[in-house]
Amino acid sequence: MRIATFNINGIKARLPRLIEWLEETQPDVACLQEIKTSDETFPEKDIAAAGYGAIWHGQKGFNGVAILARGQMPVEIARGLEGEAEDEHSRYLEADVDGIRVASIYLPNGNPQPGPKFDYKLRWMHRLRLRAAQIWAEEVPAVLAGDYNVIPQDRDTFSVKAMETDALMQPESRAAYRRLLGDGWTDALASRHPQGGVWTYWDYQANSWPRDAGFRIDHLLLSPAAADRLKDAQVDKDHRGREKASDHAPAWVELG
DNA sequence: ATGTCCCGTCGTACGGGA
Repeated sequence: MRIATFNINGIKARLPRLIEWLEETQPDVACLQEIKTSDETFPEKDIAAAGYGAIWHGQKGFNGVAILARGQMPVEIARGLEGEAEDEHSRYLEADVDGIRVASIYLPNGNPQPGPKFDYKLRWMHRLRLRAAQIWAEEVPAVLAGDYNVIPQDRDTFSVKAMETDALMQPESRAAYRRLLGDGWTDALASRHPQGGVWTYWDYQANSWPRDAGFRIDHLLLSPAAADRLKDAQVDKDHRGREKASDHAPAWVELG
């Protein structure tokens, strides 16, 4: 069973690329982020025609997450994180597919830092950790997949210096991510590629893609029952190089 | 400091967000 995460940076602008990726790689589950569309304009029919059931948590213009399942409908478990009633960003969606708990996560970017956006990022990470603990207590195989907007370690960026003041790499961001790992969650890409140098994001600016100036911010965290089944974890890097590509590449895990 | 792309709009250029 292959579970993928893909920040598509606008599902309407990216629809041909998304359908192409689904048809070429046939993931069993696809967690999408930054769909940037309201619920009413989500392209449900196009995705169904590609063979996928879908649930989504949209928002006009910004953010927005979805979960797609090949040949079936994801069973929705949760929508949004608890703990901050005034938070109206659509950044979290959780479902069951074939006995696996799956979350699609779009963690706040947090720039510029310091500032209110960075504070919101850290609060959101705390709320995510609380939800992760609840899932953990259910002892289900679980995959928390998405754009975490955190560069976990120095080996996860083309340049520490270029990113040193960025919210993605601040000690507080890294510590919050590390706490999740400390709770027992397995970073699938890191576990399969411990040497680092695996990127999931290349900025549109500064000629980043041609010079491979990327970093790793899209992560799949596995509960113990899922980690026991981990066969492979990779990035569909070639999809970043196509016409009208997202600035992220899809990342995925294969579970046995 | 800049670059580039997507979104929505008192729209056909611009600001917000990344």
